[in-house]
Amino acid sequence: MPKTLKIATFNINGVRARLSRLLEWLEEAKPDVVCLQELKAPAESFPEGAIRDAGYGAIWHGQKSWNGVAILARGELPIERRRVLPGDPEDVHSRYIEADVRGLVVGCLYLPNGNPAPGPKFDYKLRWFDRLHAHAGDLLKSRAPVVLAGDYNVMPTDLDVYAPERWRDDALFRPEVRDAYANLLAQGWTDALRTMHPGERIYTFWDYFRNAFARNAGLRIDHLLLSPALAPALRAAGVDCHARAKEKPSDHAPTWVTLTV
DNA sequence: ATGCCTATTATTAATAGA
Repeated sequence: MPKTLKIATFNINGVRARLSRLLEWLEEAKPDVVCLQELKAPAESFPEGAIRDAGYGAIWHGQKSWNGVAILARGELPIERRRVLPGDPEDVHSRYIEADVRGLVVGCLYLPNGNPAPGPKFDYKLRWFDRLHAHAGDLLKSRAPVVLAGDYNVMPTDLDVYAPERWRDDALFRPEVRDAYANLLAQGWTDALRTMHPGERIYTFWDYFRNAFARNAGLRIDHLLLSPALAPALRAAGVDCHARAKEKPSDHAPTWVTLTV
């Protein structure tokens, strides 16, 4: 019997400061699976109880002050597959977690920002992208239904930026990172939002500065990539922009797909 | 070229974000 699954990614920008925003969005949007980024909390401070009371099982990889990723599943506990992106034992940032959930493999990622570019942070971003490319290739070889969802910190094309010229030299838009994203897609991944809405201006992030949300000065940097096994199941995709208009919001909005599996 | 705004951490200023 086919059923519909709603999978979302949401850079929460502080899971403690944003807990009420998260809970009200879960209640309203009722996603089946949620990938969270930027928990900005050590593991022991993750609000597991409140999230469980909202009906979601969770696994998370926390870190003091920065980064941090989690996977939530409605009515069940995601089965963790890994909590590190392979390829660099020296990398201690909590930026990747992966689980089996609802018959899918779900990878939740928070790609490094990379500014200022050029520089060591940009180099780290490019190396992280290389490691993601390698791991994503391994996932494809398994032929499993996979979703790679998260904050990629990349605007793939000019259509994904409110003012492309102002962002040319930024670590989120430089040719190196756009090429890296294109090379990832070329493995066979489907960018769900862009596939469902070709030619449309869609943003997932608006700066806190300069009244950016009211001016719709946004960026599309949160992406859901579907493996070939899963791409035919894609039914709808969107961004819950209204969440960005609330009191004390994250600077990102929840971004989601529905799949018939 | 830089600040704007925000969360976190450590003590009212620094850091990182994008």
